[in-house]
Amino acid sequence: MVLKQQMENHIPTNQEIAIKLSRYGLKITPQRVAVLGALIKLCHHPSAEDIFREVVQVIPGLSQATVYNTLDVLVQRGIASKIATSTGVMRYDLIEQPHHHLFDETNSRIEDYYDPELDQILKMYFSKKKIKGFVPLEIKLHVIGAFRDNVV
Amino acid sequence: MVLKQQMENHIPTNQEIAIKLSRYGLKITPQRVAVLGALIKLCHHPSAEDIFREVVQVIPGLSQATVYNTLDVLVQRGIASKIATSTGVMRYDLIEQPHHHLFDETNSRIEDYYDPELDQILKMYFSKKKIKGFVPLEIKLHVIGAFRDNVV
DNA sequence: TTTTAAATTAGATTTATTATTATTAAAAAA
DNA sequence: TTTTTTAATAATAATAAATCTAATTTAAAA
Ligand SMILES: [Mn+2]
Ligand SMILES: [Mn+2]
Ligand SMILES: [Zn+2]
Ligand SMILES: [Zn+2]
Repeated sequence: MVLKQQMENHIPTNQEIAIKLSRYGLKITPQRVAVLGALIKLCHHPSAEDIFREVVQVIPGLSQATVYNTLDVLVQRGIASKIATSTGVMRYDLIEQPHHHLFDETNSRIEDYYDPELDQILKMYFSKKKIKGFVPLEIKLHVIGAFRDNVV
Repeated sequence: MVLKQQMENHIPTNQEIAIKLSRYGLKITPQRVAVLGALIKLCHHPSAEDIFREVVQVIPGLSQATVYNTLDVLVQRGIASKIATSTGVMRYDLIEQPHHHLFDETNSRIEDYYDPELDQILKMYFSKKKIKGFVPLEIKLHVIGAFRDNVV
């Protein structure tokens, strides 16, 4: 059995990233490949600035605007999503499978939470309970709390 | 039977608002009374600017900083909460009973959603399912979708 | 009434993000 | 391959929400 950790942490090559961009009808540029690569690498919901700092090391002339433009494009195409935070700084998230988020506001940490059982429960609930005058498209749990390392 | 609508829409007097402020150990000022009053009146999750526009009509010399300061104080004391939105503008919410939110991103509309049955389901789920290394404090559903007036 | 700690104000400042536009480069067409 | 077209990027300016600063005012305790 392969550990989940190892499976998720497969680092795609630039080639593979480029293919992903074309699959979504996007022009391949070194900037886009690097930004998407950084979004994959910095897997814990980086800000635009986090991504800029990472990518500018490889592409020294990089403009901040390009990072914002590219992230916008990725969000538009459904490759990434944007998370609004209580500090007013946006964070970005690769969309692989839908998942919920755990927020620790003391250290701005955001982690994924996924449990098919929970989704089943929510699906059941919302299929039964109709909301008057509202068509739900996406149901996300925001769990605010505290990460406690050393505590199971 | 009194309609839920009518019960909720009772507009408190400045006197009542002032009492609420003192109960939370806050100094009573005309600015604070008016800001909290506006937060109650503009019941659909106003922004700081929405509140400023409302209150400056009554207190012409009002400073924007006072609105931000007051809202911060209300959030700190647990009277109000702050909602981060996808546009980067914060919205404010009077805390009466805990509830979830319906977001329509096409028109920035945010509405409350409350169903004790749902909370019971979530409570059950999280009491059974422990999240490793994370202590949850607040569980909120963010339902993104579209309000459809004229559609039930 | 006097005192004092806290609140308010005006304005400057910060900072994430967006807009503008000239330049450059990707990839389609010839 | 070369040309052409279209879109992306870079540099920089602009925007706007929110925060900070410091002088002034005020609420309420003494
Ligand atoms: Mn949220
Ligand atoms: Mn901003
Ligand atoms: Zn995520
Ligand atoms: Zn609400």
